Amino acid sequence: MALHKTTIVKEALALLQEGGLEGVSLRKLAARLDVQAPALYWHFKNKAVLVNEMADAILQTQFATFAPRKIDETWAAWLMNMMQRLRKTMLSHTDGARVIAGAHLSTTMLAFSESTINTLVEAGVALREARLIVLTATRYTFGYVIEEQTPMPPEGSVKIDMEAFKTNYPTVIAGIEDYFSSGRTIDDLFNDGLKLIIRD
Amino acid sequence: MALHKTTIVKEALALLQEGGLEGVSLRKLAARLDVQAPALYWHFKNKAVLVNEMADAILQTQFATFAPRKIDETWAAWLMNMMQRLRKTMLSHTDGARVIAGAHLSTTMLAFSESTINTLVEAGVALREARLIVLTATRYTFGYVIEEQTPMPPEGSVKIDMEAFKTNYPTVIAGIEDYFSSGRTIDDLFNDGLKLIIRD
DNA sequence: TCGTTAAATTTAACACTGTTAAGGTAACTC
DNA sequence: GAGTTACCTTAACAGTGTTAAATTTAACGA
Repeated sequence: MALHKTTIVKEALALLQEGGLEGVSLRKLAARLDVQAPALYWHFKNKAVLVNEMADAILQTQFATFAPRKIDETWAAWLMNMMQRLRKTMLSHTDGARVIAGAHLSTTMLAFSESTINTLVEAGVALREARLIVLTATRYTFGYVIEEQTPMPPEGSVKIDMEAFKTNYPTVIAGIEDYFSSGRTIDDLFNDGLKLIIRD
Repeated sequence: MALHKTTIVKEALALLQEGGLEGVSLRKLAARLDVQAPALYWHFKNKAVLVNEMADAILQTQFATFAPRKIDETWAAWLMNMMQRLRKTMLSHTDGARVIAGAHLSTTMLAFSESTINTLVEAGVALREARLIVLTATRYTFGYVIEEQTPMPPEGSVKIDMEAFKTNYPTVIAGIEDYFSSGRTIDDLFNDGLKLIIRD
């Protein structure tokens, strides 16, 4: 038994890191494993389920086990922390958000939902509200990181003159300058958005 | 001059509607236009910029012009409406959210941001907060619709026994049942999440 | 109307992609 | 030792985006 699922996924993640989702091809993956491409079809029904398992593997690195909320911690602070970890997990791999978002029915993601909603409920939040908050925060996080990981067109390929840009979208520019001139980072921006959703 | 940009994009959108983003291939598109595939490269530098223009075309159907806020309307209600329209626009085409999310620097999307932030500012919201609210709501909307448009694996291909599912994720199940049993829809769910972000 | 120039498109090909079918080899079981 | 299952290979299909070069079509000035 030379080839095992876990080593295939592991190598696929390395390939993802280097070339993004586009860079993950079955031939390249097979080459890394000293094997021919169709061999992979004995282990996976098709590429989609491979990508699904990649998504689960990424999530598993951070959410194999869930640290329960500490007694002196508000549910809001706890949930903020969970979402920050979710974002960092997605950011840890090239195109991580796209990979995970494409993986419907990831068991780890389900466990994440179960655990977070449950923690809120046990902290006294009504089930309906708990679910709504978790779902909203999760999708915001997905949207945020997907945008974050969408590559800008290569520098100079689309030359936009800042001149016309500033006159056409002055408020957008002013908003950006206002925010980042105060020393804030993209991490802060994510957190500030999260705070809009999660407020006890 | 037989072939024009607008007709190419129009036909590409028809192709998108039928087969999703995967179904949009240059050869199929060329066939529809009674032309050979490389002919498209005279009009577009590559497929990515074609998809970009598709994204803009989709957005343009709804956001070519921006209806200003009515005087008796709160900025929150106005913004809710804008985001609902953004979601419906994305939903109007197969894989619409993915197409639009992939289009960085869409001028229509920029105009959308400019217009919404500006409306909030003119309604008395501080610039920093206005930008934060718009950005958060926008990315939530993207995340929501992307998830919404992610196709479930074909029925029965992944057989999950509801038995184990209910015992492993009872809170998730309870939350879903609680929400939808009260006659609410997916549209309501989106709106409820939006209300968490947008509250005056 | 001709000749020239630029616009628009074709043909041919390259280097890939996911996926299937059929066959082979090694190891384990009876 | 024969048969069965696990695992992998070779060969091939049908499709993809993209480039280079040749070719047609249209426009325009002399």
